[in-house]
Amino acid sequence: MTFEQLRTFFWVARLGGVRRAAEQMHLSQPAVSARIAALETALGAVLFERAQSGMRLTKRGEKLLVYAEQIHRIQEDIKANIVDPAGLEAQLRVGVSETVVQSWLPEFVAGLRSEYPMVDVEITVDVSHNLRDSLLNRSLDLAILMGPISEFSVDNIELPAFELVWIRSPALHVDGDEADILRSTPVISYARNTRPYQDLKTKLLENVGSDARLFPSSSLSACIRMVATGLGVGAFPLHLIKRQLYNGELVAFDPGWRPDTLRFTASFLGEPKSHLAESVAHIAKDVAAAYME
Amino acid sequence: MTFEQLRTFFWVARLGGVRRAAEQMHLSQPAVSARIAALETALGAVLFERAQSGMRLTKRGEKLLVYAEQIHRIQEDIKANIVDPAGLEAQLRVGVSETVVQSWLPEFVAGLRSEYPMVDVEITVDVSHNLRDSLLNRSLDLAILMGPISEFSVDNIELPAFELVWIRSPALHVDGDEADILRSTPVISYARNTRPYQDLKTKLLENVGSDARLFPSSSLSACIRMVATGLGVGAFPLHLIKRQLYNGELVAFDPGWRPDTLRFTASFLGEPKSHLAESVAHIAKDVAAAYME
DNA sequence: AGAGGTTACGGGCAGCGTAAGGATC
DNA sequence: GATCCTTACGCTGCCCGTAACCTCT
Repeated sequence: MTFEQLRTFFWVARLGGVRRAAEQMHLSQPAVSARIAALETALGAVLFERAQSGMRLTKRGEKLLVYAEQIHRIQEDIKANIVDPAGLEAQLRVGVSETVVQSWLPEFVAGLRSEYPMVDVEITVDVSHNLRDSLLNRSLDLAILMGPISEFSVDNIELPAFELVWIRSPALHVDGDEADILRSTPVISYARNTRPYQDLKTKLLENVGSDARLFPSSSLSACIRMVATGLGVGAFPLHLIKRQLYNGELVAFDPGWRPDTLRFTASFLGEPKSHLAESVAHIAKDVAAAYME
Repeated sequence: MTFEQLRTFFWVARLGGVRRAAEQMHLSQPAVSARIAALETALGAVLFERAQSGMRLTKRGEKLLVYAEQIHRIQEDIKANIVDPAGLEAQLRVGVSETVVQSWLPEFVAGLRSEYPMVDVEITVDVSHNLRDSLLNRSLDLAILMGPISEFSVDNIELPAFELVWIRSPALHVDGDEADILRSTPVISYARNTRPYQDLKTKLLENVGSDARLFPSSSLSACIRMVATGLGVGAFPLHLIKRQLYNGELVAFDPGWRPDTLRFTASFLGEPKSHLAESVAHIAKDVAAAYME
């Protein structure tokens, strides 16, 4: 009898079939079958009735399920109370969206490396939508994105939000009302398949009308540089453009409205729970809070 | 983390050293070392302080020990409540003494085979002294012998006792008192390194004096046949010679005293507990009781 | 030197995935 | 035939034992 056999037994019992358990556990179906067979041999007892509709627990199986759950709980306790994430030679696949890359990512990685030197970190940058898919896909352990992810299986830690401000090149010629800039000048924005893009599009239509032109770009720093060179204007996180505002490369303006503040979360799967991911999510929160002052 | 790792951890903690745990678990010392190292890696935590005198638990180790014991208890519960010995393809090495061979062994084996058809049974015949050693040695799983075995690690199930009666050949010429037979005729007995031999020797010296001659033989059936042919007399279990008494091949006599009744037990190791051995011990008890009527 | 534990290395076996094989509706 | 689960089989990787090594008394 092994822990893996018991865990497999648990999923087959809960999902009522080898096939479904195999899918849940990311194993081939014969592998699950073999584990159950091995467990039944080890205990010398038949645990399931094989029906056409799947597997149904026998009386012995019902009793074993209780023990399997007890053992699972103790394992969780061990993971929570004994395991030291700092000592684990784990790998952690972190996905971040570009806003984070351009703001507190370096500090975050530094904090992560100093807290968990043994952990092998792999950073992926993508738009929030893809990060969400990857997380649910289990190809990421932690995603820092515009959240939260509304799935029962995901835990979300809220991070400090980014307030957006309208910026333009100081060289840009302005006639009369600042609100008219948006009519006369293209608006450079986040990539098309992002929440800020959609928000901006809606709000532009509402506040400016169909005259407004929207130029999305997948590179945030490219956006800002384009704004600085006068190719257009845009609304970007204040913290990312502080330097340029200070030294005059960019100037803020106010057309009378703003896109929504960008809300970020650090999100990770709750089942199976990764205490490492959870802890790193809190590092992200602390680092981000410090970055925002 | 595996059950084996936890069990190994438990023994190293309890015995305070890799070497002692390896001995207890019948493993090589590096194997135990490797299991502990693997567990520590899996948990990312140091569980032992390596001192010259052996291994001492760290704080984390102390906490883990509690969980390990809980898991061990649940495993025991599973073994007791779920495992079906009849379904186990186990092997069972049974040692029996010759008195049993000559009495209810066939019925016992038949009962065992019908109750546990999947179990691979191996029968060894030897004197009780050697059976005891083999059991403590773990080269037997169950021993049916003149017991009990007074070791804390052994469980003993008491079996029906064999009453001994004095027998002789009907052809043997008897002068006067039957008690004098023992003075004039050799006494044929169980083998030298057995309890009945020692008992008989003591009692003969006490009741008959140094004139008495004792001829031990390691074959019980040989003893009885020798008595039947008049080579000597002897005290043997009543149940083994009923047939010969009935058809006149042998006759009982009474010198006024008897050797001790032979007390048998079915004995097996309590740690690790084999529910199969325990259950088979009870089969032996039932079969023996039926044999004795 | 001796009693402790760890590292190195070759071999055997357990357990995986792919592919084919029943059974039952 | 569709939908289950099991069997067959080759392969990889883990884990054991032997042997050599390290460290402290």
